[in-house]
Amino acid sequence: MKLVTCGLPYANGMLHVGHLRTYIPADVYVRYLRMMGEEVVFICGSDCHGTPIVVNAEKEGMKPEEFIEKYHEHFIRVFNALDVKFDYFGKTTEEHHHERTKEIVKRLIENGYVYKKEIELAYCEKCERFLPDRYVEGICPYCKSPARGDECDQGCGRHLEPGEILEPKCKICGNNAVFRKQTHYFFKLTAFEEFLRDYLSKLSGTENALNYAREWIGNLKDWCITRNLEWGVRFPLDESLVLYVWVDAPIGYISFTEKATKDWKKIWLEGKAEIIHFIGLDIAYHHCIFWPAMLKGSGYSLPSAVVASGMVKIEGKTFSKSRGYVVWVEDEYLKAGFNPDYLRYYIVNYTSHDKDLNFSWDVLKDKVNNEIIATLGNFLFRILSFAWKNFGKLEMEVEDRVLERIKETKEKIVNAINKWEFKSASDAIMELASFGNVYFQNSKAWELLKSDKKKAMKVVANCLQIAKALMILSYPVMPKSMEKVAMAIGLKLSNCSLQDALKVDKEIEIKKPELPFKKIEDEDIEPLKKILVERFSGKINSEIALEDFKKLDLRVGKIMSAERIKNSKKLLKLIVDVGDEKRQIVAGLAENYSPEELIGKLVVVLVNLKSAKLMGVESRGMILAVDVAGKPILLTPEKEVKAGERIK
RNA sequence: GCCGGGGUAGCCUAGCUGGUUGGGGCGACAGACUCAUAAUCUGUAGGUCGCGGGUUCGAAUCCCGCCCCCGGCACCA
Repeated sequence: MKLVTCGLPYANGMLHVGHLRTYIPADVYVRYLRMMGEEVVFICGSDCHGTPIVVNAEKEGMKPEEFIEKYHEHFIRVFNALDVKFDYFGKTTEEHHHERTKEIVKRLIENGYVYKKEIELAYCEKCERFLPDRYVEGICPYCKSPARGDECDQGCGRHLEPGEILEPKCKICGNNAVFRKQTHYFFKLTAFEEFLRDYLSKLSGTENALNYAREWIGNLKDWCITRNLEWGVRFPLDESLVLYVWVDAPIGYISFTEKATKDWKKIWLEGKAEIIHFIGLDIAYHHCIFWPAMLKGSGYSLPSAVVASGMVKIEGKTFSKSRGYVVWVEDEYLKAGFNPDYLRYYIVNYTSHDKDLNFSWDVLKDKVNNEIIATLGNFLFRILSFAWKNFGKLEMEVEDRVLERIKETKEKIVNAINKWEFKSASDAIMELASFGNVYFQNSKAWELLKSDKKKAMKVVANCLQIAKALMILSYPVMPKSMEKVAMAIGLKLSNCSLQDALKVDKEIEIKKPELPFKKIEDEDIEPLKKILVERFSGKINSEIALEDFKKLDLRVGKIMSAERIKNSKKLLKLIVDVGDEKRQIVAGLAENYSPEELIGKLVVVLVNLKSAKLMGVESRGMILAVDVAGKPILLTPEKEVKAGERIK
């Protein structure tokens, strides 16, 4: 039995192409294993705890529960659309996950791997909370440049211990923070050095992950595993603290397995299964060092392999959300209507799993049109239509050399998959398709048809066997498309094993084949390329549909009252008549308008904007204005109209 | 700085326990064919294998020095 997991996506943002570098190969791997006769459990889930989620939820005026739900549902939607099929896709907010986490932490405590220590933490008196290091800004005590709480990121690059930073400020509200002593709890990672050294020498997986882990091992530090937060798994020894996300997130692998299979104990307690983690290289440390130590310390089974994917680049540029080098899976790829199998093939075939992958729309088009369609799709379609038009039903007599060629391909794939070399596996498929094309071309079956129909049928039978093998062998990479093509020969791929590629039927009846793939045209990718260019240059010029515009409830509003908000230079609290009701809206108008001159003015209001709190004052809606050199200029109707009039 | 990975034709890449003329794919060019989504098939051009030195009968492949690119150097989710 094998358990395959994928790094949990953090429920703090949409999925982009970079994420898929882990999930798609893992899904392909699982599908191949199953077709090789392995029993596999495949799980994943949303990582829902941690400070950024709390902070971002607050920013959007949402509860963390609602906030993560939005992304959790998005993950499920996208994985379904891409045919990444987990046996269970959970959430770390689930009750039983909290229970499992506490149970493991209790075991660590019982076994003496957790100790307490008083440390000094930045505390914001205004926000009334302790600030995680990342939310503190100040001055580096060594080089005096501006720095983050944990690291002098702009100056000398030194790691800063809690309490070292000078002039600490809260990054959330901007006020000065103070240091307060507090007791926190640490995991004794240093106690596992010998164990880890030995473990890592046996751990299997990709070299990139293992190399990193081996480098870090001489340099272990104990981890602070508690945080000052309300959101997360309660720490059993002190209910006012919550566990650090990296404690509970990997435990999701266990708790989700519990949901996926009754055999979970065999996997996680009895060591009767291989545990294979697919991750991005950025979390290799957690999976090769921290996680095995936690498992060892609490008596659970250890992972047998860590498979780390390389980085993703976008149009040759280092991936960066803030700089705009990102491609969103749902809003861009899927919405454009591309076959999900194209992306699956691209990610699996572009380069070795542990090397950098460049995502480019032009390359996508080339690979799809030249490889998937011209080589594979074309062979399948030309054979199926030829067989259907000229024979309808075929007696299957297949030459040994053809079967031999299929067998070679199959073995190549099995070997490659066992080494996580997805590119070699998918290359082998294309080579077989190419072999098919050459064979058919040289046989000149269309001429034989006139001179020797029997011989022609033998040729077609050989090709049909190759076609069938191609469908079976490429099913894990392109499930949707292959299922569609396979209908022409009545083949149910979900029941097939790889071995079936060599099975010769007595006869095959052909139904009218459908084109398996649609080409990608320049027009299809131009808008998407443009989005990237614009995003990189900072413009928001992408076209939206009319429906998108219609989602905006824009109305004329009449300002009934206006007053300044205390301690704010810009903000005014307005009561605005929007027709059916009078609303309180906070607007940043004070620098250009006095409250008095605003009363009675007609303005443009976005009515259905999610409510938010600004300076502690609730705001339901937004007043539209032009921004000229940082100062607002109001928009107002050219003729007198009633308040509440809809803007179209 | 330290550590890891890499630098092979316009682009991507195999080879790297040394040995016949450095493979493959895309693109380019020429031809063939028509069953097929102008798809396919055949052929051609294109390389100082990052730079310099060394070992050897012989090095992309081993050793030394140098240059360049990418990533990591941890509690960041």
